[in-house]
Amino acid sequence: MAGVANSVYTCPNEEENEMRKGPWTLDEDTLLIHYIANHGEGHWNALAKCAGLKRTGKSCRLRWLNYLKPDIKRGNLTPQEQLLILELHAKWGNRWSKIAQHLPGRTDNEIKNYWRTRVQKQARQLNIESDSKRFLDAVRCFWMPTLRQKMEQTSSLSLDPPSSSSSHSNYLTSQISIAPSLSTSTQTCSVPSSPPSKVVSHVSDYSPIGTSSPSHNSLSSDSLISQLPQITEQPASSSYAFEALNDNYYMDYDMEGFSLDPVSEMVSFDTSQFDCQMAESYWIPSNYMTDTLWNMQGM
DNA sequence: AAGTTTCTCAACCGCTACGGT
DNA sequence: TACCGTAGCGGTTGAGAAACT
Repeated sequence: MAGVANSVYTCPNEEENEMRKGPWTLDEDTLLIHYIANHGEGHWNALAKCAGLKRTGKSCRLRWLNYLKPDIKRGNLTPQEQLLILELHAKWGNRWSKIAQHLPGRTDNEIKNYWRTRVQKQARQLNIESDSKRFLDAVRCFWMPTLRQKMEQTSSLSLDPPSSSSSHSNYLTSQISIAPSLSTSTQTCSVPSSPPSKVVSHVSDYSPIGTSSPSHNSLSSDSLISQLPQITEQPASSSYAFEALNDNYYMDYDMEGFSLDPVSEMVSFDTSQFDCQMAESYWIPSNYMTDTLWNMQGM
């Protein structure tokens, strides 16, 4: 599919039935949003035709679910979310959709991207296969504790929302109301006012969902999994209460804060130490990890 | 400032599951 | 039972942005 992604092209023998590919335009987004607002989602092929979109139903579905849906969160993943992803991935593997069910507002695509770009990068730098037990142990023994520590540290900070406007809030200007068929209550759906191809946004661009209770700001080092609501296989509703994930939502976390120091630091690092049967306090000084391996500068 | 490399993430593809006929 | 259409999932790609030299 070389050269396809960004060049909207049409199949030569589909003069009349030309299907668009590549990045969505503002007009297309608007069409899709308005159509779904009025008719609801589903039956994507028919939807695409009826909405006047020269896109496949599949493309429409993906655009809606991964980008346009009103409750989609964007921006850096919080430490809570990162930790949850690590834990759930350790539990379920590449079941991105299943993992995403436990992170309200996050899409499987986003989680998948996070894993590939951030987590696997760490594995590469450690010279460990990202799907190996070694790396899993490294994540469990170093990354997760560090994240937990960071969560505890940041939970004590005040969570005053930033006053600055954002690129995203500029991006979202006109609003339309979503038909009840889409949700139990009327909610707003934003129509992009500028080309949506690249939205640079931060977590702070979005309203917090569950920051009302200060008691939620403090997370123990227990597994977040244990704090999950009783979700089994049913699709996660964006409205279910998953307070832990919404905490600290204003914080501008950056996963890059976990980037490793130069690989030279790692050369002498014996990954065979990654044996979680050992007590945390035994196998490595936590400061060492924090300062040299999982560099927390960005936090 | 310009060129190069690395990173991010939106969007695509192929495949499978499932329901209807 | 086979076929077809649709929905959904996970893997992959590549353009543009950011970082680096």
